[in-house]
Amino acid sequence: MNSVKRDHPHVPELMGGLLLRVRAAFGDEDWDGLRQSHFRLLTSVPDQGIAITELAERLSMTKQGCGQFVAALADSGYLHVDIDTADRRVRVVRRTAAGTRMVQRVDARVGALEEQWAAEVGPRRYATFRRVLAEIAYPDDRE
Amino acid sequence: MNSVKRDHPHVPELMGGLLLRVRAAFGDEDWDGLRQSHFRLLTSVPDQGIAITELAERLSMTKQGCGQFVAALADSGYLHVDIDTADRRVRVVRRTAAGTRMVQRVDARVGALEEQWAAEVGPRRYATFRRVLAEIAYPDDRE
DNA sequence: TATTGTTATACTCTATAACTATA
DNA sequence: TATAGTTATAGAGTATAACAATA
Repeated sequence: MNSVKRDHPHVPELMGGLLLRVRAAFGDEDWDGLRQSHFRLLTSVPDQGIAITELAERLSMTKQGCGQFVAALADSGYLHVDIDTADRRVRVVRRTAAGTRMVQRVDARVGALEEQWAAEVGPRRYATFRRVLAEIAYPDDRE
Repeated sequence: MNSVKRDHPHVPELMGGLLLRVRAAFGDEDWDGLRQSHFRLLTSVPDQGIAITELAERLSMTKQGCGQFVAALADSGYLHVDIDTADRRVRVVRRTAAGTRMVQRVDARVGALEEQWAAEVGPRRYATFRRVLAEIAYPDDRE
């Protein structure tokens, strides 16, 4: 029989829908030309700085792609890049003060979104959602 | 102070991680050259067929992009396209038998993944996760 | 020799504009 | 005139290969 019966949409499909909702929330506002991809990288730079190769690994992207984003964010003044004095092959990426302010602004915006979601479904259920998501997304992170 | 303190990763970040896990699960196997984007479209074609413009709206994509994917999936033999006899501007997209088999195979693979996740975090917690995700992804769908 | 990072290149996905064919 | 769909084009994001600089 050439038909399909599914009782509910798949989780990947639902996540796609939620990511569209996030994008819509950000799309209304002015973010100085930065996009989600930039935020993802910018918010992953630790306070003490990080090498490009290690940053790429954390983000599951190639060092080539990572290097391109770092260069763009450095041009925009949100990151700066130094040569590591101990190993001059390594470039140490750090946030500028503007980069830190931007991260804080993104954190606040996403935090507000999540508070809204928590209000929609109830804080307890939202907390469970969030914890389960973290566990299945990164199953190796035992706490 | 040029530092950032966050108590936990953001939900969009976690969803990105989980989608990478899904991609990795599919990446190991042979799917006849089809990718997630093809599955998303193929699984959204209802049994009775659908016009390209309406399919595009459902998927929140442009009719141009939708038309390209439909053409590719028709070339591969998973969809076929008829001219609507009532309105000859309209193309009606339907799954072929091979298309239906592929949807069933994808459904089974995603279902197995979700069962694995449910086993990892417990079926009750997973059910809550899934229900909350559906509610915040599509808040207008009152049941 | 191995590793860090860059340059060059290509492919996927998405978006817009201009067009056609039907209504 | 309005709508369904296509063609053309460009940009964002990601991946691989080849390379340069340093260890």
